[in-house]
Amino acid sequence: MAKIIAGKNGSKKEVISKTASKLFQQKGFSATSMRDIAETIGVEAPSLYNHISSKTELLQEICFRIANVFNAHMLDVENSKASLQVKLKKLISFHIRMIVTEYESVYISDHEWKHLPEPYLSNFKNQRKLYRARFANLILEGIKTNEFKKIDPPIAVLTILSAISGVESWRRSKKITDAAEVEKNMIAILLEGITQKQS
Amino acid sequence: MAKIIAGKNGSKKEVISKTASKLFQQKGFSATSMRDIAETIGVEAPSLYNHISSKTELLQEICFRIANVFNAHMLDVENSKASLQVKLKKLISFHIRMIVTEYESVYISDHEWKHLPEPYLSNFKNQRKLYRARFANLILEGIKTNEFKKIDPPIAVLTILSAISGVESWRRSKKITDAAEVEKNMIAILLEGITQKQS
DNA sequence: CCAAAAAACTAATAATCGTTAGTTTTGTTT
DNA sequence: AAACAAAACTAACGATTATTAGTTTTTTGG
Repeated sequence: MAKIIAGKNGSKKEVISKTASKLFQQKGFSATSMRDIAETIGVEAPSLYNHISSKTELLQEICFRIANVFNAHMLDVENSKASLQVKLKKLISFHIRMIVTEYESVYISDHEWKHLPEPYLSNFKNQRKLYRARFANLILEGIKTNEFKKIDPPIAVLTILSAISGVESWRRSKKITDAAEVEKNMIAILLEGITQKQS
Repeated sequence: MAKIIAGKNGSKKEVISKTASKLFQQKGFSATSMRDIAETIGVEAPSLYNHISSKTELLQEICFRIANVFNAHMLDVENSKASLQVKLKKLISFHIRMIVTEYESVYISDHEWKHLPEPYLSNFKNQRKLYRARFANLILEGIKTNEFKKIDPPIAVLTILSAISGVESWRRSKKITDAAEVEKNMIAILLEGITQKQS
């Protein structure tokens, strides 16, 4: 009856993927059925299989697309000639902007990856590990050049990435004015801390 | 055949709850079946219903138990006579220690609460909101007394709580030495920031 | 306008889900 | 040992799951 209408910018498969992203984020991957996705689009569940091959394929494409974007950006930052502090700011800023522009996908890549089937699961976990190692290495360099304090780099990475991922939960309850405000405050807290410097 | 063996410190129901917590954390609530829980204990699924009334009851008890613990601690901190900075440290420290000692339950309370049925879902979300408001108020007071910088309190709360919840993901891949080390570093980063103060 | 391809449909699969009913086994108390 | 309660079991329920097969409708291209 109803047909999947491809938006101006997006094939039919991308319509399915976008819808799946929304539902995976709202209800979780396991709690989202193919019928849920189909109903949201306005189509019967088996019709989806004319465009995709499986439910997990949807999850895979979301997770690895986001991973690739972050890996590519990390390479950019690494190759740039900025100071370590600027590099760190760039990374934090990019993460926040990604959450703002691609909320659902980033959320899924952060929280639903554990439902990936092997061998994709191991691959994904490995990429994640590697990304954090590169992040930690950047902080380590900053400590060496005395730009950063002598903190444990892995813990710093953990703290920064987790803090950023919290913006996801804000994004829904949008009490706070705009993304730039969040970015400014968060960078200030992470880089300069909360307590007042005694003058 | 096999019987649910109640550990020294825990009724049979608590054995089920502990097992469920482990599986809910590992696989997610929706992806965990009653048969999974039963098999882990070494019993048939219907036997569980001699001790519990439903699967969601398990989730409810986990989520609200953790919520109560945090609410009680918040009250303690509010009533204490310490400085705002010490109060903030107390809160951060307590969160990290809770994650260390009650990893699975805290994780579930943080990530699986969305599967709570109404009216428990609304109740839980409300408690969460209230807790954060109390946390934000604490920071606001600190800004007034000039102990803290002029940052947006809700964003600060978001940043702190998210950063802390990242310890959950560390807890599994325990590369880092011990909890005290994580706590020390994380408090240092959040309170004093990453960048070196220019002397 | 007709043919071919794309994409929808209905019907059905086997598997698994949480849970109930009814029965048997186990443990405790008198 | 007899009686009673607790807790296990088997069998089955109706619902839902992802997915396949086969068919019909719709869209596209010449």
